[in-house]
Amino acid sequence: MTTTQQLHELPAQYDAGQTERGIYERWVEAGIFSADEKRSRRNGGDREPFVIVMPPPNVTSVLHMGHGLNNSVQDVVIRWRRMRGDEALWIPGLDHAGIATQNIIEKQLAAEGKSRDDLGREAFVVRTTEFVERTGGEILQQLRSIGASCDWNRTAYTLSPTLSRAVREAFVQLHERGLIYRGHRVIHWCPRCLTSLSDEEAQHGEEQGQLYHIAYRLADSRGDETLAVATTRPETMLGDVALAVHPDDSRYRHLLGKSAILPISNIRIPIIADEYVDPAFGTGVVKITPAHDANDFEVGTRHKLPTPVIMTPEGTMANGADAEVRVPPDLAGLDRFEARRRIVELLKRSGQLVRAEPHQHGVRHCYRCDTVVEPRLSDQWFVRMEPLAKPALKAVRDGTIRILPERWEAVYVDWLENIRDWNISRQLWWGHRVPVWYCDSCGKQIVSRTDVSACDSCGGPVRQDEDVLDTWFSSWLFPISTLGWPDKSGAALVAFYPTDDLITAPEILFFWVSRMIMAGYAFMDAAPFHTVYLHGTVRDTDHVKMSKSLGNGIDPLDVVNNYGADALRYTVIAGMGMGADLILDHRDLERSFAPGRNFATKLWNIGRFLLTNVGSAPVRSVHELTDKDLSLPDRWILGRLNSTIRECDLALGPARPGKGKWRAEERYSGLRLSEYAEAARRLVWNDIADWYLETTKGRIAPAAGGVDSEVARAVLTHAFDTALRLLHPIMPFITETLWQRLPTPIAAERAEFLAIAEWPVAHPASTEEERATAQFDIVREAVTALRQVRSDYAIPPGKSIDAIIRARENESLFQAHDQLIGRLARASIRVGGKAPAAGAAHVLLADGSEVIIPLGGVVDLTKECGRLRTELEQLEIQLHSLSKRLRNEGFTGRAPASVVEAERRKEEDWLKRREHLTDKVKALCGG
RNA sequence: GGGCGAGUAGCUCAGUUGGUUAGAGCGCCUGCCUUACACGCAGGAUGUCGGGGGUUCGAGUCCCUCCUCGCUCACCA
Repeated sequence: MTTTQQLHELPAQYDAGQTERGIYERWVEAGIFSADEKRSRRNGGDREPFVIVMPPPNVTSVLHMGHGLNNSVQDVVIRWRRMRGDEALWIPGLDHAGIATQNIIEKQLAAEGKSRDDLGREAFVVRTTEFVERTGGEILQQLRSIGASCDWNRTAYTLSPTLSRAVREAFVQLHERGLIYRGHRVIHWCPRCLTSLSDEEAQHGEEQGQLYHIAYRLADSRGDETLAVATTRPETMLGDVALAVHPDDSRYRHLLGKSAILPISNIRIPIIADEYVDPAFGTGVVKITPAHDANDFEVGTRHKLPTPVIMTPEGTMANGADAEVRVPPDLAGLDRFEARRRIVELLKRSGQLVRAEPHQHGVRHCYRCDTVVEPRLSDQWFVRMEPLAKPALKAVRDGTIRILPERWEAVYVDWLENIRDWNISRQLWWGHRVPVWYCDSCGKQIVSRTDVSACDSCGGPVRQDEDVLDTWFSSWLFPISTLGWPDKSGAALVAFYPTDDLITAPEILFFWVSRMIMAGYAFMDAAPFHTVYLHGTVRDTDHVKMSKSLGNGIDPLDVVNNYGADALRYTVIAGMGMGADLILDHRDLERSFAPGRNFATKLWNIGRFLLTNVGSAPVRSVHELTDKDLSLPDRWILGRLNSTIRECDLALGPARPGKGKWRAEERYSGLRLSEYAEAARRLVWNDIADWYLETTKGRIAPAAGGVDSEVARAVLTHAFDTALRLLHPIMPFITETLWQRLPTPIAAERAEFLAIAEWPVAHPASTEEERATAQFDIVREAVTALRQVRSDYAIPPGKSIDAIIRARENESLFQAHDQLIGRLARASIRVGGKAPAAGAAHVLLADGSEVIIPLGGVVDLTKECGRLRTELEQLEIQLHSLSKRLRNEGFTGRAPASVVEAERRKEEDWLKRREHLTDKVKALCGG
């Protein structure tokens, strides 16, 4: 392959789309994303497994920036471990997303003027399945386009037959262990989705409402004695079965055992005493509505009160099966909020509304449709959580599992300590059907792993429970079900469980993460992962969470198309402070993503320079080069590579706990992705491109030739090779493209792809390296000073600063220049030396070598070592006599104190100066 | 109401265990198409580190307090 052909492959203008195209397929075809069970050490192989299970995106719609961020982070980690030689496995997946998906299909149907009942359950499921196949396929395609290196052979879907088997197994096992039960109680109900919700799915909100004080007439009382009750939800009063006061409340003790008349319904209800009532709040009298309030239900149970239902599932007023007629005809059928207004009106008219005051109170909303949730009495399936929570709590407490950032551990612990039973049944059609069958003849209830067609006791016909399971009841099994559970001895589960990192957003810490940990212990007796990394949320410039419905979202595919997947990834990774939110401007993609694109362009152009100037013939290996061969810039950049590798390792690792559990000192380190990205960026841009590459220009030019030219080619190639490796996890496409074309040494063992090439290894920093760094820093300082003079005096690029100074064309320039150089090293550096190429800085070093950097003046350090040494010698002499004088009591005794003090200060200054000069001589003159 | 987090350059954010002159990217100003790159190069300006108090030789960093924003949990009707 000739140079021109290669250049032909690297057009002057970097085009992300064209560059990225095709690479992904080559990776997949080569099978490098596929993990092999046999290679896992746990299965007799020779590699450490490293496994990440993807938080499965909902199949409801295509990906948004949150997914872009989440999957970029996961891919960075998994690619890093793959390069480190682990058997890296990233399991991709999709979540059927029960309520969310059903809502979408229902909306589609509504647009067609139909309801789900018009279709019937079976047709509805068929239609939803078709929808899911479309969106699911699209999502997986999107993941590929951002470069996600998943093992696609293991793509999981929560509603697939294999995962459904795991769901049933889990349900049956927990039932057998007495951890799943049928409960009759007040749960959160969404009147729009027409299903029950778990506590987590009913989200808190604050609302400004009214606290209504209502007068209940006392029964059997002469006159119009009343009892005032405060409520925020007057519509529920029709379901009141009692009034409650605190047993110690002396104001009401005389009323205990008596009755009140429920307004509107005109029903007698008892006045009871219960500790639950807070005498200090409102009037100290609480209306008890057991069917429509969780607390009231408990009170009602304690007092064996009836539980009349006065609302339909849709949230309209209606008499339940209760014998008493509570909802009058003119209220029946009204929506709950309309009913509230009407009831308040009725009470006002009858004079029973004492007053209404503004009141801020908590209102729960459906997490899927934001409808105000209605507490509702019903029969649901529950998981008893306390026994499951115990090991999950212990795991975080004893360091088996760590959560990053650290502060979430307290949140996690708090939730588990106050865990409540989990309502897992949903009155939906889309999901895993509850694996319970009922026999209508003998009433038997059968919980079964396999479908049941007839009653096993009486042989009678059976019907399956109509409900489906909470979506999270399938996703909480993800780390085990995707690896083949319940087949505990299967190769995948043995090789890859437990997994390593779980990377997700804090929003689903309770929904998903905590429950996965519980499931891990419940079904595998081991934590599912050792690290939980909770990253920030993607927000817009007003710090509002990005969402499609708010119209402030960014489509990751737009970014990929306009800026490239690498730019997208770089942007989110570089912006990923530990646990910090990522702020992006949805109205100005340029502002958010240009830096990533620009960085990719920078890499591209370094690549072009390298291919043009180093050529395509393999360079010498840097390992063959001796110290004698290396110039100062070479030694410097090799040192920089080494320290950057160390920085990256330090920011990323450790990847796993040293001895099974996290030790305190390592527990909260690692996964500092923005630091890793910044270290790699600095190396490429500030070190390689800005300095090292410039120093090679004169050396590898066609005219140069010789050994030094070869050395420069070898070191530059090696430096860029290393940088590409370090950057590959963040920007896989462009680094792979460039790396494939590098003229790496012929002897070098070279992987087929950068994606599986070895991660660079740092060696301990040597004093040699530190010296090179110190020396080169001085060179840089000198060049910068010269540039500053050029800039301050507007010296045109083509003109040599040296010539101007010699000609004394500009006296003030001469002075300024002199001052600057002076500031660098007093008189130790002077302008001069051999005639420079126009616009280049020649820094002549003590050993006779020179560093040439474009855009500067001329600094000759060669002769300055002598001057430096002379100055140092003179200083030593002066210092010697000064110190002697200060130690002479004749002087200190007779001279005024102020003079002695001044001399002391002078000595201090000179000591510092000596130190400074000594360092400089060491750095410049080699000892 | 409880808990947690944040407030550092115009914007988005870094600032490890308190230690020379507080950093980066973007933006801004000046000059440059210097044969890898104008998606670039060189140079430059910009901070009462939210307010107040304290500890210390020394505080962006530790303590107290107040203010302003978030997030999260909560059965006070």
